[in-house]
Amino acid sequence: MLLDDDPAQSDRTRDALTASQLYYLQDLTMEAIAQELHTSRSSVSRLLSHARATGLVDIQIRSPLDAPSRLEQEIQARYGVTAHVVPVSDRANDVDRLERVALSVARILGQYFDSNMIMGIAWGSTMSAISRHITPKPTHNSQIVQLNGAGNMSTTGLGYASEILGRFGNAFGAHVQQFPVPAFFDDPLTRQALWRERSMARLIEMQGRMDVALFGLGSPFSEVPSHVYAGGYLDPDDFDALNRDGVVGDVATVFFRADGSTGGIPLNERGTGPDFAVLQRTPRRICVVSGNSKLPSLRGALCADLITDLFLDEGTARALVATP
Amino acid sequence: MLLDDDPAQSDRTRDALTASQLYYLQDLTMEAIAQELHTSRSSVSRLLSHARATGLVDIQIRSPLDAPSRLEQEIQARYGVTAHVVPVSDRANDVDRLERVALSVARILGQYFDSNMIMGIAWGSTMSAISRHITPKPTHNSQIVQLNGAGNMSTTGLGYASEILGRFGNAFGAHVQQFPVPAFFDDPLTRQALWRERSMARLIEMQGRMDVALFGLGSPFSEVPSHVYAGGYLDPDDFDALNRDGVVGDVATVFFRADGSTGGIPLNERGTGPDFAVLQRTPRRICVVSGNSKLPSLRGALCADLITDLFLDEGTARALVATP
DNA sequence: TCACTCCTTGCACGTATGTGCAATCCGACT
DNA sequence: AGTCGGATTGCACATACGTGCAAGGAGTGA
Repeated sequence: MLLDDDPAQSDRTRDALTASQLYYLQDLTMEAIAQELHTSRSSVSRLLSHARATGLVDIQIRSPLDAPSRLEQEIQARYGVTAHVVPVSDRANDVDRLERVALSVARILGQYFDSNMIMGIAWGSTMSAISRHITPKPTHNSQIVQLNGAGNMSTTGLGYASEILGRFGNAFGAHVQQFPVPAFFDDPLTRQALWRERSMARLIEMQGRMDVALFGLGSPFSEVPSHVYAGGYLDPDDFDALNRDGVVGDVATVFFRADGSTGGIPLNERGTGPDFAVLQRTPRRICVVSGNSKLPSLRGALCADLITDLFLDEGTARALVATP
Repeated sequence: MLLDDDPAQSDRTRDALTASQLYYLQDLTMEAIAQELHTSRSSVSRLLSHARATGLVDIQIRSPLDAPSRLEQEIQARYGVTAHVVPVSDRANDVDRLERVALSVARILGQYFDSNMIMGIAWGSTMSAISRHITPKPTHNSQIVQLNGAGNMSTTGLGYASEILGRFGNAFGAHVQQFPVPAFFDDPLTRQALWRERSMARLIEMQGRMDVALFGLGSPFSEVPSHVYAGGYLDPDDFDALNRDGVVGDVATVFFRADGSTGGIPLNERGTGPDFAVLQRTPRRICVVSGNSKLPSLRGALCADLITDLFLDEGTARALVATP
């Protein structure tokens, strides 16, 4: 839980609050604050870090009412999505890009999620990176729901995915709905059967009611394969099949082609991600992408109308608009 | 005007935006940002200052949903106003207190004012201090309206007060309505006559529609007399009269007694401030107080139900609740 | 074109801030 | 009571940051 029920923490929080007011609203130096609080300057430094990390201090950047960058305008015009281009040095490698885009998203995610909302989230390296940096924001009666199963041949998936889920839930004080199924069933019939279970039906119903969906993109045939493709969720036969079917990527382990279509891809019959129709009904659909290698996948996702808000690094944004 | 229409400024703003994202969202050092922006570290430092000063970067402090301090709760319970206690060292003098409370208010004022609103503001040392530090916030179609005249025997008041007004208007990109009359007429009839003028009527009508009122408190009989009492607006006879009438303070040059009453105070017939009934109809009435010497005045203003939101320094807050 | 002014830049310096480390405090369990 | 582990503190150092100053640049008017 996020709230400090611990009375010992309460003092710390109160001090952090005071320190923040003195530092950010009155421009005192940490030295001066230390005196007022009867502690050492370094403790004040730590208090302030704590205040920022817990979301007590909230730093927002507001583009002067409009003035989206040329790139953002261009993307808006061509694809009808609100783009947020994250400035990243051109010579940063893909890992850095991912990390920096994720960090930026983590810091402003609170602007999209509030009390009484349901947020669906996928899992994967992008989501993992985001989860590690979210600035907390207290909410009431809100829920985080997992979009797709995460088990594979070797584990039930309750480690990796639930760690991500947990961090989101924790940061927002939200209730977490896990999805304790494998990413792919061996037999489509198992899925059909399980989906009729009331516990599963309830969860899927909840996915249908979500207010925000947050996801990265998978891209099977790129140099940097995403988690799904490296984690033992698929075997070589599956891969070949995807290739034959013309798949360019996936969202929450639902595969799609360059034109955004998902029909006739057998693997989807065994997968556990939400039907794209469900996503399309979600009011806000936030996609986080970094690295040129995900471009084909991104194009497909845009065709499929999966995205309302797109976060991507500058290089990828440029590449996206560089084609006719 | 606040908006950068100047295309030269546009570059600077864009850079400031990028720098802010890199600094506040991605935790890069200024050194690193300097490299990405092909400039020097010190320029980045200046860019970031600029970004904060222009409200491009907005730092908010959110009390964890509730957890108002004991003092704030106590004041809320006893007087029914939302209190915001500004932490200030106990051994700060009155000037420092005023400055620090004003700074705090200036930084968060934007949370109370938005597009399409009308804000009425008084003038005086408190308002002046606030005006010098407001963090800008762009708004549309909003208005700042002066609550009371500011002329006196020696000047028309278009210097001091309009400077304050101007800074508010500038910070919010709001249209400014000045009130070009003296603080007090010599003859009540002059006021009556002038109030019938259409230009004045329009202004007074606008005061009646304001969404926010912002004011400090005057306290005639304290060690630190406020601007009204030191600036040559009143002569010794007036002072004696106020004393006899049991006046403890004023809001926008409208005087009141300890019980909040204003009736039967002759000077009010000649003054130009808004009738308290007008203030009481205003949805949000923000009062800024600092220094124990204003306590009697504050008590009166509370009795008069002039305040919905009260900002005051810690020491004054303690003194306020220290009485039965 | 030149001279003048105002604004911006980078440098250099001093101050302010972040953080590894050892000492200390605190609570818990034996 | 004793002792153990984890968290918190202050110190000291390294780094990051803000700012006066002089140099450079852009614009203006003669």
